[in-house]
Amino acid sequence: MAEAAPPSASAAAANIVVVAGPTGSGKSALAVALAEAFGGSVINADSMQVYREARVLTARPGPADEARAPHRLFGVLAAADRCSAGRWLEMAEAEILAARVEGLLPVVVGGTGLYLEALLNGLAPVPAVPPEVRREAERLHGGLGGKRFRAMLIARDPASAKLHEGDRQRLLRAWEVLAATGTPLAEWQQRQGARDARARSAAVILLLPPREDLYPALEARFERMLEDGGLEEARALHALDLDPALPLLRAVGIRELLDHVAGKTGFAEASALAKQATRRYAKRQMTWFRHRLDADLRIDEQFSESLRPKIFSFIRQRLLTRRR
RNA sequence: GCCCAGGUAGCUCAGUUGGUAGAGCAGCGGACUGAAAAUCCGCGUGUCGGUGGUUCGAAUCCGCCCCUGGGCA
Repeated sequence: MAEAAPPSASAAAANIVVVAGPTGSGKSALAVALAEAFGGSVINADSMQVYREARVLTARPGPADEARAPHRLFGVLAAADRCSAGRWLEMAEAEILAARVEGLLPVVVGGTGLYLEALLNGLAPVPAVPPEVRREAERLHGGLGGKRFRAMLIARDPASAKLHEGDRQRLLRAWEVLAATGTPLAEWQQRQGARDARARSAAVILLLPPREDLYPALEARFERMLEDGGLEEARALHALDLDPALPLLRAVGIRELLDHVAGKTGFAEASALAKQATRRYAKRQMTWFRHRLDADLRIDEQFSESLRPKIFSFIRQRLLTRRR
């Protein structure tokens, strides 16, 4: 049956490459290699590497990498700033467009599943929620407690029954969207379907190394971060005296080191906690990618030079040929 | 060589007068639509050192053996 595929069903050849994988899987190295070889621009899809003040602790690519290919959306926001899936998506769309204008292949790389999903499948067109509505949500939640807050929310938005009473973050989001727009979040998501039918033609590569390789590598990487000035970076962040609720300050490793710098924990303890948090984070990423990311090429090992031929020929093919 | 004290989950250890085992930590599975490196939910994963014996029944009692730590030589 090598005929019958209706031509209308075939999507265009890939015009963007996505590299996903847990922290420490070598995706950054792969992304630079691809960008260098195919004339691309590396676009960051990592929610923490967007912040300027933590190059070491967020494992951001260094000058040597940046010399090999253009890097975009790395370190573009201040630590005091707050990124978000929506904000990132807007920036990423702009960078993808800019790359194309320059004739560069966009190579989007990152471990933030939500961002990649937003890029590949779109985001519900919810208008921005005013900060005072968010504050009102926090006030209400603080007064009622999770259980009653959830019950109150379900009365107005039955779909939010899927949220657990302890999941403050999602409860707040559901409430604020309803309060600010009068429309439940689930309904916004349904509207998206109609508006957002255009699927991106991306070639998605997923790196999924076995844990017995990944965990030791993560531990070694954390040690290297400390040698490379990670602790000093944490001290500098601490000196900025920022709101501890800011996204960057809650990042894996940073949170633990800040506790240490503030005198709340010993160094050895902070370091052990940071390593553990990193492992748990990698595990969560793998869960997301395994279940939610529709990869075109999945590699069950860390990126290394020996994988080049395999990955490169896959990309070469996907850049030229149409998808079924 | 002798005398003690131990050998139970990946680690540290509980385990009451015998009823095939449970905590902490580690770990594992999962969810996820603008804080996502976030937030949340769920799960003991075990030849109880080995081997004979006593018993209806042994992680628990007895014998022998092996291993570890300490002491005496």
